[in-house]
Amino acid sequence: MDYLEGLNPEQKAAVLQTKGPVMIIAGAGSGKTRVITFRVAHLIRNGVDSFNILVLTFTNKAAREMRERINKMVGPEAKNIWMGTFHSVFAKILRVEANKIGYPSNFTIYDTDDSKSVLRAILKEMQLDDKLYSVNSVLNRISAAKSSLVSPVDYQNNPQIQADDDSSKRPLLGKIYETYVQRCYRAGAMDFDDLLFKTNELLRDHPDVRNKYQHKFKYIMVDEYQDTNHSQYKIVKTLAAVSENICVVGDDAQSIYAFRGANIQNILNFEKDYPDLKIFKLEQNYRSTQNIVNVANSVIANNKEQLKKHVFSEKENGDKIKVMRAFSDNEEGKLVADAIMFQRSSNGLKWHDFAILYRTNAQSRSMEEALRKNGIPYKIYGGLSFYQRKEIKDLIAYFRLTFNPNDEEALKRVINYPKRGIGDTTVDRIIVAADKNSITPFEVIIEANRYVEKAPASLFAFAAMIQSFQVITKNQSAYEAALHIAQHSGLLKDLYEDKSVEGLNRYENIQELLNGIKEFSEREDIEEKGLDVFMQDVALLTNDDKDKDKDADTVSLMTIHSSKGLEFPQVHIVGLEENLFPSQMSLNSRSDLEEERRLFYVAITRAEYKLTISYATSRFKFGTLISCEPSRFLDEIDAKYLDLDFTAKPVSAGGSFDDERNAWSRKADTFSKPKAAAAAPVKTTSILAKAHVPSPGFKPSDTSNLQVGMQVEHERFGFGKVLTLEGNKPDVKATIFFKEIGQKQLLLKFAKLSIISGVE
DNA sequence: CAAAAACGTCTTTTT
DNA sequence: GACGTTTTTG
Repeated sequence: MDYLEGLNPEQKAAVLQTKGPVMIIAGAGSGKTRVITFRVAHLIRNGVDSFNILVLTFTNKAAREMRERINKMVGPEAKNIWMGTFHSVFAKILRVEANKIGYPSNFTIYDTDDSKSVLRAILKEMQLDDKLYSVNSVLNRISAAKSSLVSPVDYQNNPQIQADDDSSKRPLLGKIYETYVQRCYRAGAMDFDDLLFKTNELLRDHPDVRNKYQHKFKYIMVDEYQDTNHSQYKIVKTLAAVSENICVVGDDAQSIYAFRGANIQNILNFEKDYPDLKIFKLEQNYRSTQNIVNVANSVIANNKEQLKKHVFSEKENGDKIKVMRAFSDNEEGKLVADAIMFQRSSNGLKWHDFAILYRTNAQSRSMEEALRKNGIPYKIYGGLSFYQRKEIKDLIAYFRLTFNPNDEEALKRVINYPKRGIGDTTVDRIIVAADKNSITPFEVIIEANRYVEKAPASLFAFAAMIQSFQVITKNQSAYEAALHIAQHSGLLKDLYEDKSVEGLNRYENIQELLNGIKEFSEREDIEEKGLDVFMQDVALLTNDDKDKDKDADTVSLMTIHSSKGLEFPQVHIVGLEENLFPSQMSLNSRSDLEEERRLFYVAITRAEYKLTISYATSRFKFGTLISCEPSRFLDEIDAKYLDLDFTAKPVSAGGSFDDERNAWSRKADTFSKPKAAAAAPVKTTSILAKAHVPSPGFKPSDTSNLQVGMQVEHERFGFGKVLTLEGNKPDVKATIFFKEIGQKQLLLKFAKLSIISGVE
């Protein structure tokens, strides 16, 4: 048992209690991951078959890291453990069992953009007021329903829900929900919430399947249990019903995802579900100094709903928490950048010892600007992930369509990209015909002559192309197939021809995706390596996946949400202002405000030994300057832990920030206006826009007799040669190859062209 | 058809 | 202020 040395008594007890229901309340920095990995390793060393272990996490990253650590302890056995996010594990199971619930096993996973696009189409068809029925609010409502396991029928039969919707003047939400579900089903697609919702249906309605997995997963562990929603709770409860070897790990104080359906009651009430529950509390924080832990405790003490625990640190007291005030968001950036430069040089630190945490992504801009001005290298985490980029989604849409031609969102995305002469009118006709005949749009396209008036030939060519891709993917490796599709769809060529900086970037991104698929093709640890297998996980991948420059020496910038689970020697929390942190949206209810406070708690506990908090008395919001008051959270910290570092006269120790609020918000205007003007960024004009200077005496010619092969000059595009002419009299369309710009299509009745010479 | 201008939305967080 | 969508313009 020597491998259990190095665990403290509580950690060790939690690891050794492998039987029966267990709850581990793990305070911030208390070695939670360590306990989970040791516990799994301990199970395997004691003869538990690794195939019988299920570990559920919230991010791919957490799963990957845990697997690596377990691998180090028990060797290759680790790869047999079922370990992953809820979404990825149950997507895998759903593919195996798909036929039981009437889905194809190659079902598409719709991401949020796809879901929104489906909803936009439905709302448009129903001709609903898009103010009242905004796509976001409708999707949130549907997502909340699914996360609570409320089906469209339940939804429409529930008087409480109907009353809510009536009072918000949106009585048709139930109908929209129903249509949305039908559309997804028709397209052979599941959205994120469906992966959990359908898993519940599967387990509920198919006793044989339920029984199979209940016996397969003899040991279940759930990380970040405080962030589970009802749907996830129900899956876990069902799967654990036979063995009851269920271990959940979490910290109610770090529950920060209620806004997307997480139910903190799952952890608060866990004991009610399992009366013989064994509870372990990990209360010693190994990460932070006493001051930091004390501040965190003093903040969280303001929350009513929480499990009792006492987190403590035995490290040194450490520095007090520094509070900085700035007059504007830009000045805040400057103060933070200066502080980081000072700390680094006086303490011999690396850039990667620092993190800047903020409430909203929008705040990163002023921080970035200041870091850039000072030449500080930084990396922004979160934001747009690689897989959310347009060009990546376009290529993936071709893949999706190849494996599931019913995938309507993929179809709409690529049917006329790159341009192949299938206009919106044709697409609309296809969709109308599909609805009318209760078939899928792709089936309409295959037999377009039967269903669509004036079906253009390009439509058949498109269908044939997709069908040829289907053959290719059957016979070739993932990489060969992907490359073939990228080339023959015309997408690669289209991007290659775009010589702008962004275009170059997009081309490189596609190359990167292809390289990633190539690596996948060459992996030796998996047997099935077709493009279809690669595609199964792709919708669930997120940005933290491709961190090749992980050990690059940069300052980290991220939202507090994405900082959960991480730690940094020195942390800056910025934007501690009312209506920003706590967010304005959270001020209406006690529970929302408590969630904001837990968010602040998470932010504080990221720091190892130095924490700096800052706020600005004015900042830009929606492009206009507003004045801000210091956050109420600052008042909640006992002043004895604080070091108020104001350039102006500090408030008296123990005093409230309230005096500050009024005094400084008045002055804010005086100070920030000239600053804002001075900081106005120099706009860089597009280099490509005006590349060509027209010849002196340039004047447009009469182009009614323009011929293929003529040399022409265009005011902006420069010199070029006419390649083709098509269309009838007034609407003649010319394809012209311009030397500097490349190929362009122009309508002659508008374009100002000067004929230089005739046909050569 | 394609570029520019005008307009509108976003700001809470993400598997 | 940034981005995406729609409208106007040549």
